[in-house]
Amino acid sequence: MDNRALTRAFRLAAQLLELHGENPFKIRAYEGTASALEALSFPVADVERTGLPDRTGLSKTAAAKVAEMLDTGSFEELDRLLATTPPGVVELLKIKGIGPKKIRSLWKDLGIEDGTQLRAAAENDEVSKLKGFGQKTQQSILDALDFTDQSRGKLLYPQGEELAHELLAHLEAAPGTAQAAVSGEVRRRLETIETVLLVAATTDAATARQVLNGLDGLTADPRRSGPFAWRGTATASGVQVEVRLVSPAEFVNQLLLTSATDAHLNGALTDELLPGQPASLRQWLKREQFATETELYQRAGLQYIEPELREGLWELPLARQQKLPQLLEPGDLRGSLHNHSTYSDGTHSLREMATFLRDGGYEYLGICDHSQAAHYANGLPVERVRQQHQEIDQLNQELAPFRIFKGIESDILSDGGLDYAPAVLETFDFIVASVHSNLKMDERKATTRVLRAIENPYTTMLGHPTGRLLLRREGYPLDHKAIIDACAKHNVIIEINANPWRLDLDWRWVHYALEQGVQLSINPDAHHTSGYADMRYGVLMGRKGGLTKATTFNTKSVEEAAEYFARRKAGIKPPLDFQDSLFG
DNA sequence: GCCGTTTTCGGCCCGACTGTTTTCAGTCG
Repeated sequence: MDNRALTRAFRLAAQLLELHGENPFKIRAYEGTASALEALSFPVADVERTGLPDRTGLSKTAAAKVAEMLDTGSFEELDRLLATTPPGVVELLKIKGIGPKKIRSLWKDLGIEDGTQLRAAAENDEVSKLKGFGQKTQQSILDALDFTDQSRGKLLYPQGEELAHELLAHLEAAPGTAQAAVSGEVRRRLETIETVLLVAATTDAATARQVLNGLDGLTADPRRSGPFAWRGTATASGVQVEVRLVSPAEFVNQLLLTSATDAHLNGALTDELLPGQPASLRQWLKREQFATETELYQRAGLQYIEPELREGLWELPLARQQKLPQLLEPGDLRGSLHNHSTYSDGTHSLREMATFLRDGGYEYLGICDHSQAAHYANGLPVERVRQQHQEIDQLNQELAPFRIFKGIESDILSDGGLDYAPAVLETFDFIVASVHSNLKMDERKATTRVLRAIENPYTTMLGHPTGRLLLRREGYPLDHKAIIDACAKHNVIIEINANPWRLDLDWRWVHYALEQGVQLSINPDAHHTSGYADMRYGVLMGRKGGLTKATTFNTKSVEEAAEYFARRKAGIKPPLDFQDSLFG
């Protein structure tokens, strides 16, 4: 059991205590335990049980519960709370916008025990009549229920990829399998996965089906399955699973058919067709069996198209002209910008964050702790900014040629302003501007707000443009075109936040951003040394939009990045002019 | 529940925002 699972258990216990109306200070104690576990930079499971209180700083009783969790997967108090709460009510805790107190009221006053009953009550206008509720709360509950319904049975990309590879290993081991591959949405690298799809070439489809039927964690759906396709769901997540079973000769064709959208398969191949010439990739696939994917594209007169580009958006015309970009590779990245340390809400110290990245072969770290308005995330008052800069100067001497750039993730305030006075802003090498508060603006307001931040000469980079949390929270609505155009005009880099929950800028806008000449940066937003690995997901999303080494900011060498930051800073006009125009 | 101690119980606590109120509770990051 890892620290995250432990943290989740104690946070759940705290929420359940609140749901049951127990002592607020007891609740706070459990939350404190959760936060303490979250902040630990080593795996608690590795610690000797007797040394737990000393190593973790937890009280004896909390440490005992942690030990119980590690040994049994739960602890008595949590079991008791779960036993006395209907499972459907526990589920309601996941809904954004209502917390334990409101759920308690729905449960105790209206007898609501799950999401279905909650929806019915809201639709019958019963919820708005409860004390402390009103029309707006009722509507936001309905909206949130809609969002959870849409998210049900979907996985984030990394979870989908993991499941796909587990299944792949089972299929490859099955007798009769000649070849198997992950296809579908996972192969196309979609940010969320509805169906995990694999293709297996087998001489013994019956055995392959038996293997799948016998797998723990899968529920077969015989009604939707047939001789050439096994269909079902992953029991835990409810995500759809589909395995196409084909003869070895059909393998490549099936892989091609399942790893592209209809738009890609049906798109026109030429402007003028010769008689009898296939008009689309699908027609080629109907006519011939291919031994490799490259062969199909060659026969169709196209440059080879990587699976992640097979969306039917802009890749076919470019492939016709042999002008597809050489896509970014993870190995092209030479530094990592936008990361957190213990100065704000990160788990690892500045030194740990730096040396880990250096030892991983990177040339530079951009540290961007939260700015002062982000109290919840321990944002940095001016004094702590100065402290951090001193430490960075020391570390830079010690760790050279590795370099730490002085960054900040400045909150974009409600009026679009940045979170420090110009005199402070100018002490940073670069500034990532992100929205973290007041997320419910309409599109016009939200866009104006972000535009102001982009126009601010101190803004080097726009952080997670929409604030979305995939499968959890819609981003605020934004006029992407206006935002990207402004970034082009004001020479602001846009981040592809590589955290699997965010993947924001959305890959669908990457191509447009590149057309406008905007540079993108693959930023992990790491709060822990393990977070750097997320950069891979950012690379995958960038590739979907046609991102290349040349158009990615953090493929620059440390010297190039330093020079860019310096040059950009030198171009900033005197701060007073700007203040006048912003607030005048 | 936890901490700290003038040792056995009193105090513990982020601030902004929203939607509900008519002075504040709940939620969020």
